[in-house]
Amino acid sequence: MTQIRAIGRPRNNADSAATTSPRTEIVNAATRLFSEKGYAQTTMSDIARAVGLQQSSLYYWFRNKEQLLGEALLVNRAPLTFIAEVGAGSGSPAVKLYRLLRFDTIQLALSPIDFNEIQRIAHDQRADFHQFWTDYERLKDWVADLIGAAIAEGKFIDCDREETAGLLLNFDEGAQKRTRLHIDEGDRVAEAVRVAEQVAIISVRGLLKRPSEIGRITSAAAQFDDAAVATAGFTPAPMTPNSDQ
Amino acid sequence: MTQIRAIGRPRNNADSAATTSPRTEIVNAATRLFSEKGYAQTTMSDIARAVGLQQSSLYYWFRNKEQLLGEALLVNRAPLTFIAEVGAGSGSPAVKLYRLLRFDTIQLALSPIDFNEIQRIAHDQRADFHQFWTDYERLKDWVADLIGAAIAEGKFIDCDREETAGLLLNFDEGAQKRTRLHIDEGDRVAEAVRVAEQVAIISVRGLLKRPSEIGRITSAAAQFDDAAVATAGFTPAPMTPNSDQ
DNA sequence: ATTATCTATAGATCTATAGATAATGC
DNA sequence: ATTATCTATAGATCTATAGATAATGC
Repeated sequence: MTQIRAIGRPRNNADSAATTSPRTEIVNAATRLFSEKGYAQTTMSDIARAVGLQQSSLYYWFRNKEQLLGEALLVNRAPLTFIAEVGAGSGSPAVKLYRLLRFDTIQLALSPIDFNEIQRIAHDQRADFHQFWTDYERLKDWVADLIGAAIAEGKFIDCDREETAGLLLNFDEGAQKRTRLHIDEGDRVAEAVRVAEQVAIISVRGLLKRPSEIGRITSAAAQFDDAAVATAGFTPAPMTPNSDQ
Repeated sequence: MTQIRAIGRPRNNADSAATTSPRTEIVNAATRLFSEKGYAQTTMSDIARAVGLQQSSLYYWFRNKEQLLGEALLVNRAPLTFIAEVGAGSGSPAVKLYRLLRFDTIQLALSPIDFNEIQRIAHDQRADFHQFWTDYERLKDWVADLIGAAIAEGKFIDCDREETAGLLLNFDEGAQKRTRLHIDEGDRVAEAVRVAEQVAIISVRGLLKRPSEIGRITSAAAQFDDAAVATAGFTPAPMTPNSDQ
């Protein structure tokens, strides 16, 4: 918590002793509002009001609303590192798949922006969200590979790896609403973990030849993941102002 | 296909020999556009253009944009009758659950409007969408009861009925995107059925104590459902103009 | 002088209303 | 006379830009 020096004209509304840079402050507020009201329904004025600035002052830091969205999305980008870690680690494919699904659901549930809306925007503006789709494909490939490995081992029933991988991710995406819509801020995390585990259990169990193995799988996974949730947090956005305008 | 008499001032753009009433024409166009672009992103001008009217002419038929959305949603309301039919019919709880999930996923996938967006709007405007949430709760109760019955029979593993019911519906809602986003109009129906069956299989299998029973369940369900998809169609909207303005 | 804000506003939409107009029906 | 459209526009936003202003830094 470095004390930020108050260079520049002060804000009219100077109630909060700002703890981060204005840029970060704005991204955080925008992220929260996009999440609550949706991107299209959130105006620059809403965001400005939330941080005690005038609407036009946002344009000192961001070229436009889309750039702000772009940076809000960056905050959610971390799971791929976890995926790589899980993939490289030890454990059977079924255990890895369980861990992946569980983590993905938690991450979606705790993400400040509803994934369904991100996906819609990313779909409409494919060009601007190239990275988003690349990441999504890589995630799906990981899941498909794990399913394939488990089938090869004779642990999973036979099914279309790609199709099933897509479906399991859709399950995660469907389930994330659960935590988002119904739960008050308080125990969001605990609830997300609970839901995520049930999603992962039903999913993996639905593919296992011998579902009785699910107990061994979950307890093997538990050895890895106890500390993982805590690290799923925040990637700070770059601090440069919108200088090139 | 009754020939519609052309009372009133003719449209500037009179290319199409309108086959339904203007009101229905507008609802259909609005439904399609809401589905493609989302509610907030669809303007009254977009809808008007799609039916060859001027933007302001829509207000002869509809008081405002929200009323238009309301009627677009009515089109999608039919599954509850199917649910009642399944519930009252014969078959084990597991078979009924399988049928319900399969049908729900198909219906969501073929529905012209993305359920996730309907749900968001309904959530934001709880007062206007009371009926929506009532229906949703009833659907969830049916699913929970079926799960409870299957547990009582000793067929399903023990789990929280309500929570699991919610989750299974979330799976359906997640999976519907699959057909919506990726598939070109052509074989939407066949694809929706295929996806829906996989969703239902994984879901039910994930709950069965003895998953080997899934084959018997799917073939029992197949006896019922072959004709059901065809009936899932269109409920015509009321034909009265917006006379009380 | 530089920085970070402010006020004011142009320009672009978008919804909804007012009132005119071109058909048919009687 | 009634119906279903049209044209025109008021009023409400919302994004983004221009230029003024109030701090600190040197």
